[in-house]
Amino acid sequence: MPARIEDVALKAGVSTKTVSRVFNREPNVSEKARARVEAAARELNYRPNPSARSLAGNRSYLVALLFDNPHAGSSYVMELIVGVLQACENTHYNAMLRPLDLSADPVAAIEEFVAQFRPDALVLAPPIGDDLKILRRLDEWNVRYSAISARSSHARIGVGFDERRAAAEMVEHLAALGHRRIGHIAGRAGHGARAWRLAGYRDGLRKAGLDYDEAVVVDGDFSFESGIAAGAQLLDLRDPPTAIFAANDDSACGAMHEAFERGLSIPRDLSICGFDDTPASAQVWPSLTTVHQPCREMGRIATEQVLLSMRDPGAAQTVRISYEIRIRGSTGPVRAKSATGAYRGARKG
Amino acid sequence: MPARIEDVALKAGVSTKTVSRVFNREPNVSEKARARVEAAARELNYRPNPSARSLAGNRSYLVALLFDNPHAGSSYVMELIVGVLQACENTHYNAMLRPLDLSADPVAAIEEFVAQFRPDALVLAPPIGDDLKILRRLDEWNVRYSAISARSSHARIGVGFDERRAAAEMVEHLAALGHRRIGHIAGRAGHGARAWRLAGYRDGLRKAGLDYDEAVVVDGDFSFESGIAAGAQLLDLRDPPTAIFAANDDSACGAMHEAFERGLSIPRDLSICGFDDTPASAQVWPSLTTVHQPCREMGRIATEQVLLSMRDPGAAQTVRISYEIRIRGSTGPVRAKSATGAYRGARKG
DNA sequence: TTTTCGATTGACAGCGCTGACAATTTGCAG
DNA sequence: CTGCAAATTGTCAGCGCTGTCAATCGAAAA
Repeated sequence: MPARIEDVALKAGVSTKTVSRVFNREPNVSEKARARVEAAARELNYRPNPSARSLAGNRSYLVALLFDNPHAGSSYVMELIVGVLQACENTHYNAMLRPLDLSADPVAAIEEFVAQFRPDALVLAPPIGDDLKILRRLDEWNVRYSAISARSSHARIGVGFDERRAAAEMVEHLAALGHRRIGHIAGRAGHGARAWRLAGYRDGLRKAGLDYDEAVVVDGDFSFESGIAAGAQLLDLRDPPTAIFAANDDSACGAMHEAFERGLSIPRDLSICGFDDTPASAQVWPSLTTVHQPCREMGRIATEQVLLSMRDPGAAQTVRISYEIRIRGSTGPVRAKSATGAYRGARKG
Repeated sequence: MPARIEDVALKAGVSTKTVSRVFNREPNVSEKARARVEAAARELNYRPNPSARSLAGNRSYLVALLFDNPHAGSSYVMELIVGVLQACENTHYNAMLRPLDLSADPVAAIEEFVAQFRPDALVLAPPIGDDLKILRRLDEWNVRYSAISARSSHARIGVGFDERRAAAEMVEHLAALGHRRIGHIAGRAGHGARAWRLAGYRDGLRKAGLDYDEAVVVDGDFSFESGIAAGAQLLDLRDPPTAIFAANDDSACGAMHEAFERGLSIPRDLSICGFDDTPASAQVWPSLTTVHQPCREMGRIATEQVLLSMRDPGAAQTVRISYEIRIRGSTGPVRAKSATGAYRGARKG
């Protein structure tokens, strides 16, 4: 049987309340008392019972990371989690995970979840923080939350970076390599990331003095498969782009796949770049030029902020962090163009 | 304020204990009582308070997944987690995550963790289930656990599949393509997976009537970088292999990278296959021939078994599941050999 | 009808902690 | 010293539930 607070109090010669104060870092404990309590606790190998503490304190000490179910299994979410766990270290808080089916009724699912587990705070992985219906309901229920990479400014607390500027820089990088016809594979509708990256794409074109041509902007949904389809669509054009900026790495890899299937060489015949810096982006060959976003740090910061908001509402905010363009092997100088349509139909697998 | 068990009891006209029985699926509750309780609970939108339940029942209703810290962020672990979460659904159990630093003192870390959070059960991700020191301590402390892909049979409860046979099949596949010199990139020392896959490699060679040559077996540690190094080592040989079986996909991708850097074509000049079927393995080009292991299912089963063992010790066991060889583009028929050492030094990046 | 015994139900203490608030001590000006 | 406010410490109820065990019920047996 583990030691209880009473045992510690007895051994330290103080009341249980004083022990409680020490363990909860409450003020108004003399150094002497604190020392005696700490010594006694160490000796008895005492750890507060989380359930008792939750019950008495009417808090769960739980932070839940909500994410889109289809992303379950992705290393992006896993990185976020690790960040959340880091933020919980040395606090009394604990992390929980909740995959959500956004195509069903996420509001109901969240309500059910909150009712059942009573988390003290939520961390919303994208694109959940973009759903105003959800945010408003959370406000109504008075549930604290922090949003990761949310487009809307409705979420007061969270973390993000300037995806639009990053996307623009990526396009400028391509333009600097001499590319004049740069395609874009857009993200999934409803994701803030889609809008931001598309806007950044246009910014980048503008800065490079290039015209926006919707013929070379095709829809995707962030998946590898959608990247294959989008890549095919772009390469089938009469006047295909010489470079493709995909809204994320998975779809960039899909486009790369399609290009290889057609016997193209990358980056000789086609430059491709992505966004996110997933593990796969470094493992493909040539490795993918992309935007590195520090997911783990983002998970950590989002959690820290929401925990901060519990101690000191008003102190917490949306933190803007920095990203990094990682230029790797998949982008290179544009080549003198071969005959129009030369790519079409070659070795299509 | 959410409804309490007392409110439900009052509304249903029964004692709180009867409500408790209904919610804990205890026997000896009449159909009538059950129906009334369920109706009342529904009406009041009642959910048992997890903390109160834990405190009174002296259980945490927590299952923790322990994994090796360096794997944090990998999709493998994430898939396991999703499986663990699936198993917890519709139970009162909840999943927790715990990255562990195996290079430090994992026994102490686990002890600390168990003391603090008091999980009712642990699920051990590889290679934790291979560490007898840890398992014996858990037995001492009387902590239930379930091991995923543990080599040792010390863990009575868990899940795994015949990695050795899968590896052998992979090698036989290569042999069937005409390869006579098949290299192996081994896994990290201490991982059961290393031993199993290496043994399977030898089995496969034997079945194909090929001799084992330690010159084409090089060490790796399951990382992409180690795959690059190992690939370089193999391709630098005077008589390099025409096919490489890597102990996992990351190192296989590394070897592929190295081959491409040398201007080789895959699978024309070199066949490569891996193990695990990570997301990246499908995204590289050509996509990787590999062994698919159903991680999510493994996480789920490992959890189910350990939860089962709480209700009915003796019923739980180590479940052996099936795998699948996924033959994709990275393996192909062997070619007539070019001049010895022809690969060496070409375009080394 | 009465008895018996298993099935069902309930009463109540107490799990280990914290919140509210009361009591006590301390520090310091008067 | 005394008085008083601030700092420190303690008391105790109660958080919402389950374990234990006693009470009650119902149906088959006598």
